[in-house]
Amino acid sequence: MMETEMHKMNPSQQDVDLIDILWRQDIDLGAGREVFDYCHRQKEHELQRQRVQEEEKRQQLLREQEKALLAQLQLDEETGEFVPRLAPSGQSPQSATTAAPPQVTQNVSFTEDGDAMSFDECMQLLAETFPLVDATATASACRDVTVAPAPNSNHVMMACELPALTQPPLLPASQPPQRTSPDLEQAWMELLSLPELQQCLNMQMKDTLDQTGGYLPTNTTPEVQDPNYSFYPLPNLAEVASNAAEVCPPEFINAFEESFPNMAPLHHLNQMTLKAPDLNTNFSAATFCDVFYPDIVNTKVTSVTLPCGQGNGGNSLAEISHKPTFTPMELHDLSPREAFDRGNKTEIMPEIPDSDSGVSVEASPHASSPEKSMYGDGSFGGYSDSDMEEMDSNPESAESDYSEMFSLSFQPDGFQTSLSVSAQQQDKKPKHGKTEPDEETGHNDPPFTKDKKRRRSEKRLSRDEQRAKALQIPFTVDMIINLPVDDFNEMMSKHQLNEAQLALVRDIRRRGKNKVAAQNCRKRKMENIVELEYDLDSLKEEKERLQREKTKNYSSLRQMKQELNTLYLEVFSLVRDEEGKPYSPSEYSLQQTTDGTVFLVPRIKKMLFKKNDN
DNA sequence: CTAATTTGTCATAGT
DNA sequence: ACACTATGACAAATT
Repeated sequence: MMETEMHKMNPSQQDVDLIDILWRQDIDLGAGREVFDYCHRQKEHELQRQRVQEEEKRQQLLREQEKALLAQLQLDEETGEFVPRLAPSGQSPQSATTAAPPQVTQNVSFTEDGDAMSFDECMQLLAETFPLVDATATASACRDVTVAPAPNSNHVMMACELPALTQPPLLPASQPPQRTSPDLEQAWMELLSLPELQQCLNMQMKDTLDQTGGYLPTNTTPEVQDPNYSFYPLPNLAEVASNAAEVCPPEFINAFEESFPNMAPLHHLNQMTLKAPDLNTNFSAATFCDVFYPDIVNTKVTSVTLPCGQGNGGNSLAEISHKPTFTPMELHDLSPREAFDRGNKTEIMPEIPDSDSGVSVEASPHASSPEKSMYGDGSFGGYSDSDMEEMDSNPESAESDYSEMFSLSFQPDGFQTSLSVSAQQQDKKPKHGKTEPDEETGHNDPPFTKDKKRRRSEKRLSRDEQRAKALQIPFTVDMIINLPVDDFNEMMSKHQLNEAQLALVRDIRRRGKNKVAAQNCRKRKMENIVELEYDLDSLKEEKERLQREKTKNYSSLRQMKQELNTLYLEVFSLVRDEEGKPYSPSEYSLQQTTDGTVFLVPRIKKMLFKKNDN
């Protein structure tokens, strides 16, 4: 009876969100299309061709998701180096996710009964109301004689017998709502294993590296460059990548490589780390803005390598570019594990008295839509609740989209961890300067403003995410909740968590699962209500139909009796005694035996029999 | 600001 | 025993 309806709607919502976001980005990015050089356009065409081929091969869902990924890659290219391709306008961004209106099964179970009842009823009526024959007397006095009209009656009954009331089920048997999550996961895995896609990824990677190599040493000023050809973010990305590689703990990298043995480790690591910035609204928004609105940028920045992010010193990308590498200390800080350990030592726990297991209490007042993001920036020091709430409305919103996407796609915790780490690092950099840049970048970025606002409201951290962040839990909430028990235990065993953290993790898992269960339960309840309403309507209709039928049958029966009566009188009037006189209907009646013989039975006799019987 | 609705959480029972 | 799901009830959050 257990419904193993896991991963239910959350993934599907995420899916929709993601695709929606990517789609919008595609549209936004389309504006800058002509900005790019021939080489890029060539790749673009290749991508286009690949995409067309893929479209022919794959079913709709996979296709959509695939496009989303491609779009993402192109977006990557955009921020990093490539040109986004205008998404076909006809293409619907939504995925075929959740299914089917609530199905309703209709149970029509009473047709037989209905017929039987009407038959009995008819028989009874016939017997009782037959005008010329005393049914009671007949039944008792003439045991061996059956009522003449019996065969006739049967026939009539057959004739007026109702057509079968059975009604074909209006709808197929109800099925559990489709689960999209596994599909999505599989789709992503398939996508990532696509040769074309890998080729594409590698190609882009190579390109990135090449350009980076050419660009880095000289540190060309923007004025020299074609304003339309802007790939200034590249050095940053490259640095980010390399930094990520340096920072990323070996186990993460290993896990990562295990996940994708067929890809060059360095390449995919770089790709992943390069991708991360896309999620950073701050980064991408600023970059796009600069690309598409160079004038705006120029008014503010004169000769800076990175026009974006000006205005808040330390956290801008420009700043990062001037600070190519992290000091050992910074790297140390960036290590999530280290941050985590540090969190353990400093113990911010008092700030977040939490967990219902005795350790935790509902402390943080904020809740938000379910299953938000990866636990992206757990490596920052301890934040108070208010700090976190402030952060909520800020930079990691877009990033969490992205992380979320991956957390959905890749269950292996090693891989996920590495992803989250790189995301953390990406996130960390802009924040290093202790101010939050996204406000600045956000407001000079018209095309994204609406997006950001929307996302901001969508992406506030859930309570558990806040708690996890506060306690420096080194896993994402998604992982904690959705990992199978074995994987979960394995993951837990890999980290040393203190009591409070363990309790919190357990609570998060319990709450997360229960939250999903509640969602399913409510969904099911609603479906049941809908189904019952539908059944009710059907039954009402059925009842009306049966009423009409009953009325019809009743009138039909009356007519038959009338005819039978007429016939009986006619036959009786033809019977003559020895003297040729007709029998009196009050003294005699006609009775028919089972073998068809008809007798003339005196009514007095019948009465005598009746008396004897009594 | 209030009312209605939605969502998250807890307790508990059942699988 | 444990992990999990289902669900009613309550409260917080959202509309």
